[in-house]
Amino acid sequence: MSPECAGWLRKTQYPPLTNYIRFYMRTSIASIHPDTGYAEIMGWVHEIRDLGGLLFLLIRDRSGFIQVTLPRKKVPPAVLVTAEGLSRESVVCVKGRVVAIEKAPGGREMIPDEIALLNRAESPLPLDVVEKVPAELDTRLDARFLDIRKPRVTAIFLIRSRVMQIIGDFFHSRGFAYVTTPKVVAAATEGGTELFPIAYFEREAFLSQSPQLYKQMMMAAGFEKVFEVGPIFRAEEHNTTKHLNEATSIDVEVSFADERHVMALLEELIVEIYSGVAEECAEQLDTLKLHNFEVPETPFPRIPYADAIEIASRRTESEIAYGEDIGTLAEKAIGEEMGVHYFIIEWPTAIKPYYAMPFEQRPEICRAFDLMHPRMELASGAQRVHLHDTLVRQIRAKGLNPESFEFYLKPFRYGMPPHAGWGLGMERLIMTMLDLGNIREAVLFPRDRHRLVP
RNA sequence: GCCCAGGUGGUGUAGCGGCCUAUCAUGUCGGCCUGUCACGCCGACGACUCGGAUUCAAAUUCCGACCUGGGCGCCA
Repeated sequence: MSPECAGWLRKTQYPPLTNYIRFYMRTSIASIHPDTGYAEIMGWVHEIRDLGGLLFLLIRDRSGFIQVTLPRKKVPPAVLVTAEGLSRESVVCVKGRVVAIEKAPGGREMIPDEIALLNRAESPLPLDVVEKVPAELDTRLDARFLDIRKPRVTAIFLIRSRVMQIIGDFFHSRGFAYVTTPKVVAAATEGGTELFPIAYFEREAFLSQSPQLYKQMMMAAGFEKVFEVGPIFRAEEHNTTKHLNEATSIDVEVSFADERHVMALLEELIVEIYSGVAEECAEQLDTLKLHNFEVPETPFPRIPYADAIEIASRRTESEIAYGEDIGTLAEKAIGEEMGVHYFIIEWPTAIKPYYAMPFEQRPEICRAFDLMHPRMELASGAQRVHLHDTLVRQIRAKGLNPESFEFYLKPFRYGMPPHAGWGLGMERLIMTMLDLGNIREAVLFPRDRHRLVP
């Protein structure tokens, strides 16, 4: 064992700073090439193949795999003893010579001088990281930390991380301010959806279902362009592959803009995300076997609600009345017809929230829109009502009491600019982009109707 | 919330009244093997969600509970 390994193996003391840096500066497995010469790697034992005279260890870190080969007669006895005692998924440090060899994965392998067992993994494992036997989602989520070690799952979250970065860059480069708004709130923002009640000292409070009211308040605050990426909580008891009780919402609000402006912004963002992922996450897309990853083309088709239900009625062979919400089956039918991302526009005012701005000439429809992927809804937005009295009228029209919205209404009396915005579901975006079958695949630790742990 | 389908070794499954001291794969342990890459071969280990009922006999049928998956509803 090298002094470095020995140093930080002693759990009771921190290693000297130089070794600490060395730890983080270790050679990542993916960066090891046939001509690397000598390397020190840290990782997990992915597989062990014992051929008798030859022992192969497949070592994995987040970046990839390398084969460590031990010719039994040639390696130091101490190294052999350590290698023979390893269990799958144990954490090891391996130092050794890098050899170019055609037969090995990646055209190189390591012949070890030293192997240090940093932490032994118990067996049996609750989950097969190698995936010789597939595990059900429920089993996988119970042992999520192991599940995430699978290259396929790692790839999803490395892409998600990159998408977060792309979103930040996109908005900052366009003059948006990144805001964070409270997730503990006093009341429902818009009624309708179920809220999670929590105890807030001696009062009752709720987990926020949407930053809607706060980002509008930032328009009143003169911020003009804001975005937020944050959690939203919905207490609905749904049980589907596309709903979560805790989700991540990408929220945007822009002053002096109407719905057309923010729709253009939204489709631009979608394209930026797809093309960024295509360019910068080629390796992860390859791991996910997404060889035909396509960047959507703009502009996305815009179809009025009236046309959408007509398509749905025709394709599902069942009459959908004007003014009905678009159900799951209708949504699928329209998606099949469209085949690409599209917007549904000109929604009936009656089925959109009170803050959606009705058209002046035809107040029965409003300036709201949904962004759809062929599989499901991704985002919804609108030009908002910025006029106090219209807003009060619309709140009443929904059967709600304006008095209970006083904290929301107040900013509208002191110079609220016209504005528009939208909210985009991060998990649905990832799910549809990466063709995942279940939205839980797009969250590290999903919260659904039944799952609160881990 | 409604409807449907399920709960069998660590994991994924077969079996669906007696042929079950329960199949197969993977895993784990032991043995053999110098180029594996789903390594191979030999041997062993390891399971019927819980409670009640029917029956000579229950993994298998019935009832209840708990848990899970899926569809729908609901849902900016």
